[in-house]
Amino acid sequence: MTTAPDCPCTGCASTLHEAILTWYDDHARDLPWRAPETNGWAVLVSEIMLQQTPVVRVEPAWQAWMHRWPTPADLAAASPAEVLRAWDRLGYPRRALRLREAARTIVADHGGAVPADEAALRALPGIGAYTAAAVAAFAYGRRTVVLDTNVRRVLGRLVSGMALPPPSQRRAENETAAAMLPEEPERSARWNVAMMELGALVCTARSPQCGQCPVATHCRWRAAEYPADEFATARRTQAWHGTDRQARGRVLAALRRQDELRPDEAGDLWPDPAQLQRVLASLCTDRLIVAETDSDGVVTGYRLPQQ
DNA sequence: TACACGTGGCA
DNA sequence: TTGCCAAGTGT
Repeated sequence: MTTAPDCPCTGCASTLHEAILTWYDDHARDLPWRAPETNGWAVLVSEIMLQQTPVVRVEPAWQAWMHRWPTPADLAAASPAEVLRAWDRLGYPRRALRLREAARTIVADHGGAVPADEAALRALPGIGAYTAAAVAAFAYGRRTVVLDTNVRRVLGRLVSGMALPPPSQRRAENETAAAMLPEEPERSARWNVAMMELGALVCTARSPQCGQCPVATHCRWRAAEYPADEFATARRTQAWHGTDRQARGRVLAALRRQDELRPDEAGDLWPDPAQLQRVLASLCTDRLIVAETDSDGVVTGYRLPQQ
């Protein structure tokens, strides 16, 4: 259970703000989507790419993407096949299709400009609560709660004294974050990115660098001598080897390399024919691939969608 | 509310 | 080698 800060007085909040914002000024990474001349599209592309994918893998992909499709209209004009190939191995390729669909909606409904309003952002495909808040805050300086896995972990430790936050987000976490958000919009946006950066660089999941933390003396987890993760058993991840996800990835990887995949070639990709058929069908359902058929309706091959 | 959804690096 | 983790979203 998340609790309120020990001392919710303005003096304590101000101390935390100053410590973390100063730390951010001195230690923030020089990421291209944070440049002063950034814009809604640059931030949106970065946020979609960063969903479950580490910064080190996103940065070069983001550079190439922004060079090729510098505006939503540019991406809206691209084919799904082009977009999926450019997405390369960032993972979760449905994000690439959703980003393209979002770009098409931005062109059709918003005059080609990424909206600043959170509700309008939320209405776009692939944009949920986190991404809408992040774009509104980081691209447009809006005052809103940005609660990602980094911020949840920092607040969980600092305020609630737990090693890691609950597996699923709780309402109380949002309330805690809202209570700590600076009043002034520009400052609140910097606070959000500073908390994320602190979680990414210092207050990390595996081996937190408490010696480098600007608010270590305020940390309840540290004060409680680092109690273990109480949700560890509920956090077990799905096995990877032999899963549909692995098979889907193998099919997509083949189709990024070659234009067409014949059924016999697909069969060489995966040992279990029934599972392969299920996976091919699910990829078609997800519009990640399309099946080509002859005049008798027999599948002759698979391709990335050309439109 | 759980679960599905890619990929690669690290301990 | 195996499990965990990385700026989540959709169903």
